[in-house]
Amino acid sequence: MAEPKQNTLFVSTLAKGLQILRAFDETHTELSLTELAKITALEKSAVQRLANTLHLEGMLDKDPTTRRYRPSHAWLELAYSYYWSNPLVAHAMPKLIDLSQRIGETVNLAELSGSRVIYSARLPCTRTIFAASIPGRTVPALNTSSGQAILATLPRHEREAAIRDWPLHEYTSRTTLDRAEIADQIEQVIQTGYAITQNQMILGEIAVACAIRGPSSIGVAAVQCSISTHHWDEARIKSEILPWLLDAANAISPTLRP
Amino acid sequence: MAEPKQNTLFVSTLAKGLQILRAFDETHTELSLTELAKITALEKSAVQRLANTLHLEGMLDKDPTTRRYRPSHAWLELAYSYYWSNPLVAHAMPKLIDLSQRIGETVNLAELSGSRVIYSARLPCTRTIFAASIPGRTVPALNTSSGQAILATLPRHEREAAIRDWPLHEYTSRTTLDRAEIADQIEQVIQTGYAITQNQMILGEIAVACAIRGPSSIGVAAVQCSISTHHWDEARIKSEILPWLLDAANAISPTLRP
DNA sequence: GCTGCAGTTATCATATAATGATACCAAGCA
DNA sequence: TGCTTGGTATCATTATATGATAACTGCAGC
Repeated sequence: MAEPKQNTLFVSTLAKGLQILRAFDETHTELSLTELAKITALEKSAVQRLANTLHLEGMLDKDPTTRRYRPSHAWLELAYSYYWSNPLVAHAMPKLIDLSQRIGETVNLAELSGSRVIYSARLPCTRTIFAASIPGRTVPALNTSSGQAILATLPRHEREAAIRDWPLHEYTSRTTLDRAEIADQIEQVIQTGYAITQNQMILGEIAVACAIRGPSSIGVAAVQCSISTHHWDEARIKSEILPWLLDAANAISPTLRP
Repeated sequence: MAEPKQNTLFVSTLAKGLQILRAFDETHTELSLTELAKITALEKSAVQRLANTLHLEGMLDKDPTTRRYRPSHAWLELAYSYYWSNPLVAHAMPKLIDLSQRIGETVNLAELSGSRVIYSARLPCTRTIFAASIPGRTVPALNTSSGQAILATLPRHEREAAIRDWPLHEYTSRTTLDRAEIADQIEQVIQTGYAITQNQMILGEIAVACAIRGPSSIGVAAVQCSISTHHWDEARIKSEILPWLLDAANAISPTLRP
């Protein structure tokens, strides 16, 4: 109806149901019917039926007094199924644990997802902001050391297109928004084999990343360390963390070839 | 149609779409159309349409050569939204990180979900089986130290009903299946304030748990430590781990009161 | 205590959109 | 080549989602 294009192989009712699920995010943690209707731009009645269905199916919890809906535990169970379907995490996990124990700092596994990077495993070792301690977060690839590490492994024209077209987001006052500068950084990564960025996501953070390579040595993911500038400087990171990081990434890579 | 009961507030098409999502689990990590049809007991045509819709909406990845579907990154993003909607994890995370750093062993956050327990945060410190290192896993509450720790905080009649009715699953040859014995263990927990079990989920594992209490001091979750029997005995766990564990659980509890 | 408002829940006639049967195609195998 | 299995496409039919509207509930202001 409002959808521009729908053939007989597209079930628009299901798509609307997914819209309801996706209405929940960092800022919308619980939603009433009318709020859902506003966000999704669906009819009030439609939202009522869809939300009710999701509730009966166990996908939404409903506060009995406020009548507001919240994501249910089922959302975590879906993540659990995802983990089983993606061999990368299973292969990487033991090595990530070893790495985090060895260096005593936060270790992340980041996968490329379109033009963004998604953190699929996180092993926090120090207190940090909430968003950095839970899996599932996505950020623009160009903004992160992980994204740069992966981009550096792509064929030249793909890489250049990405640097030109992929979105950026200004997370801090010092986030790099200059694409030429990012191109330079990635050129560096190609030479050195690792990416290092500062103050991109939060101030006072250094992130080092190294690509995990799949078949034909294209990067499919990255191992990343997030370190506070208060206790570490770049030189010490390069001497004490980087070797282990490269080691871990290289150890994970071969297990991915079929 | 096949559904026993459906009023006008229930959108069965959406429910069928969710069936497709839930067809994926530990053992079904990628599924073809026909397999999906078999598992969900839906018409071949229906599965074709629903899976295609989920694919177009970014909820399912499709292998271009095998034509098989797999959970997409979106499943992790849903988990991310869940985390924001549940303040428990945000409150607990810093204390869980401190705890895992202090004792150097795996720390989990477990929430009660019906008659099961779901691990919503995991901080693995040693190599372990894959299922124990990723969030979203659910296990019968009666089988776990976390579940027992939470049950011990419930009013007597609820507790007794749970011990009598809730399901059990024999994960190892030494999993406790005797409900009287479980009742005794929980009685212990009420006295001591913590639960300790051995060889329940995997052989060679000791699990210690302590309830996190919400308003009216009913347990809503538990902090749990999973330790290998090869390096620790029960006495040492009680003297070196338990105090910190109790501490962490008690520190998290007050932040939950409104 | 009444009145009005905002939001949720329930009802129902209508036609849109999901349905499922069937036909078509491609790949793998004997 | 012919057969089987599984994926893709088409289409008439009507079951099912739709959205307008009405009934209900709780709350705030006066």
